[in-house]
This record gives sequence, C-alpha cells and structure tokens, in this order.
Amino acid sequence: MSHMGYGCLMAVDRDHVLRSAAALLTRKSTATMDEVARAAGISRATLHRHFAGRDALVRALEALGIAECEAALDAARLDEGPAAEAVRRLVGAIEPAAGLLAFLYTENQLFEGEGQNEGWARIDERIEALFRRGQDTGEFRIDLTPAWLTEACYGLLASGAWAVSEGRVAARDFTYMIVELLLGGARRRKEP
Amino acid sequence: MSHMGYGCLMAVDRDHVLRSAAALLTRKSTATMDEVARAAGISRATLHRHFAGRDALVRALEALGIAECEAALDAARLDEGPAAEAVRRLVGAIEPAAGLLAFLYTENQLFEGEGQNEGWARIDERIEALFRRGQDTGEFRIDLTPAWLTEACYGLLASGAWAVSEGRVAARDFTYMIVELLLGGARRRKEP
DNA sequence: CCCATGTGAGACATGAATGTCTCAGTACGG
DNA sequence: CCGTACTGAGACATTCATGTCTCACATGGG
Repeated sequence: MSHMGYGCLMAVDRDHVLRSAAALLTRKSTATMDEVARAAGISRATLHRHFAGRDALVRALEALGIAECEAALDAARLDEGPAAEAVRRLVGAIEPAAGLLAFLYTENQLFEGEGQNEGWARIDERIEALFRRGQDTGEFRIDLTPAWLTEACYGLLASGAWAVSEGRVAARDFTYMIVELLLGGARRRKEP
Repeated sequence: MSHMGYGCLMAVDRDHVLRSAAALLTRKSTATMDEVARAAGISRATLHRHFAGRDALVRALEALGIAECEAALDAARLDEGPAAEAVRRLVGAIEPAAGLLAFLYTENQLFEGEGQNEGWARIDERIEALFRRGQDTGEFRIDLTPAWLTEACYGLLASGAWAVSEGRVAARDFTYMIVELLLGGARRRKEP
C-alpha cells in the first residue's frame, strides 16, 4: 500500500487494534501482549510496531478512554435542560465506553506517580459541575458532594459493565439501572 | 517459643501478615511478594513460610474477605426491622473490610476457571435476599433487580474505599454516602 | 550452658513476559 | 515484471517476580 501510510490505513488499523485490546483487557486485565495481538488478529511483532510496549499500549488506551469520555460529555450537552436529564444523556452516551472505563478505573498504576493524565481532571470537573448545577437548581440534594456523586458514577459504570459481561444483568437495562440508582440517590425528595 | 506453634502465635502472626497484605494490595494491587513482606515487617523467607506462594496468599485474602463479609452479614441482622435499616447496618458493618473487598473485586483472575470460591455465592444470595425482602414489603422499587442492587452495592463499596484512600471523600462520611445513594435509588418514591 | 526453633539475609535456579532482531512470504503500485 | 512496504513467524537476550535453598544469628526453654 506504498506511502499512504500515516494518514489512512495505519490509523484505521491502529484504532482496530486499540478497540480489540480494550475489549480483551476489559475481560482479562492481565492479558499478555501475545494475547492482545491474537485478539486483534495480528502478530506480536506487528503489535509492537504500533505500540512500543505494553506501557505505551495502556497509555494509548487511556487516551482513547479520555477521548471517548469527552465525546460523550459533548454529546450529552450537560448544560441544557434539567440536570437529571443531562445525567441520563451522559450515562447513555458513555455506555459504549463503559468496559474500557472499567479497565482503566482499576488500572490504578496509571495514577501512581505525578505523571497522571490531566484529561481525567478535566472530565472530573465537567461531571462535578453537572452535579453542582443540579444542586444549585434544587434538583439534587446537597448532602452528597459532587465529588462523591462523580466517583459513584464511575463505580456504577464499572460495576454495570462487569455485571453485564458476567450475565448478571441484561445489556439492554444497563443505562436504565445505572441512571435510576444514581438519580434516585441524588435527587431531592419531598418526603423521606 | 518451642512447641506452642500452630494454636497460638502462628495464627496471630499470620493474621497480622494477612491484614498488612490486604492494606498494601488495596493501594497497589501489583505489589511484589517482597513488598508485601516488608509491609508486614517480615522477610520474604518468612512470608513464604506462612503462604506457599502468591497464589496461596491471594486465596487466603479471599478467605479472609469472605469471613469478614459473613461476619458483617451476621452482625447486621438482615432479617430484622425495615430492610432499609438492615442495609444501613450492613454497610456500616462491612465498612472496615471495604478496602479488602475492593481489592478482591478487581482481582478478576479469582473468577476465571470454575474453581471460584462458593463463599461469594452465599454472600450474594444473602444480600440479594435482603433486597428481595425490601421489595416484598413494598419498601424498595421492583424495577431494579436484586442482583443489580447487590452488584451496585459492591461497586459503591469499592468506589467509596478508593475515594476515601484518595482523599476525595472524608472517611467519616463513607457509610453515609454509600447508604444514601444506594437507598435513594432503591426506595420507592411516592412521587417522581 | 546447650539445644531447638524461628527468623533474616542472601545466593541460586526457574519461568514468564517483554523487547529486539532477522528472514521469508505477500500484496500492491509503478 | 520488479521493487517497495508491510506482515507473520520465530529465534534470541533481558528483565523481573517467584520459589527454593543454605547459613548465620537470636531468643527462649530445659
């Protein structure tokens, strides 16, 4: 395919490899580079040509997760309409990336050391702002901090992805169950 | 200390090592056997005298986690009083073990293969029964399955432990925040 | 005092995953 | 048809955690 290299096909293949790796590592976070390569249908050598090493692969996965999160945040238009509806849109938009998020969430070695990607901070801030907005408009209760609601959102996303992959809950109920639990806990209630 | 061996001191030391390992692995799940040993204040050789290998250590941790969970389940008296109060007692009782639970929850290699410990099934069943009871008495909504509520409970416990260890939420709020979110989502509400 | 037990320190071999390299086969464009 | 570019297969060295071993030291009881 000569010299069309970096603009077109390489990018496509790289993205395919990345998504295969995400799908595999979601299920088996200790998978070998060889397993990752086979899952993507390529050889270990080619995998190393795309990603210098396992570390680079995980970093690329992190970048992908951040990009998908931010795309979901944009698509959910968090500033519009009631905060509860925005939360619903957000979870729905982020659902396809939940497995990848769950993997990254448990890959705590990403966060040791000061070199942690600032993308997470940006995402945290946007989600926290959403919950804060809901509190300001009186939709959400104020005794649960935005930071905790954000953290719980990640946790429920991860639990949901794991539960679906184990067959404990139906995939079609994913968004509904997470949103109902999250909003049920966040919303103000007229009577206890 | 001659031949008092297995009944007394060995057990105490073993338990101390186990708890040190739990505390360390909660923060860094990839810690080396050497790091685990140093965290417990013993040498790697002595650690290997207690636990044949890393696998045996993780299995022992799993057994400890199961034992603590079941102790918490017993202490919470899930059959007594309103289901919501039972959930509150359960989360409070399980809080000290939340870090260990979070580690075991993400150690998904425990669940690959058919040799998974049946203790988890027993615990799942008891928690699910609690949520089912709440649904039967009309306290909890029925559109969220007991299996999902149980899964979400684990996820929130893990998220809470992680958030506390990161300083994102205060340790004293741990139980409150988890219970309010879980119950807020589980409870039936008179008006949407 | 002497012996037994447990311990720490360290050497050593092993196995697995990783990273690097070469080489042959293939596909595509010129 | 030829040459370039990419790929897969495999060999190879390296690194690291692990598991096993020996030996010296300390403690505590007989």
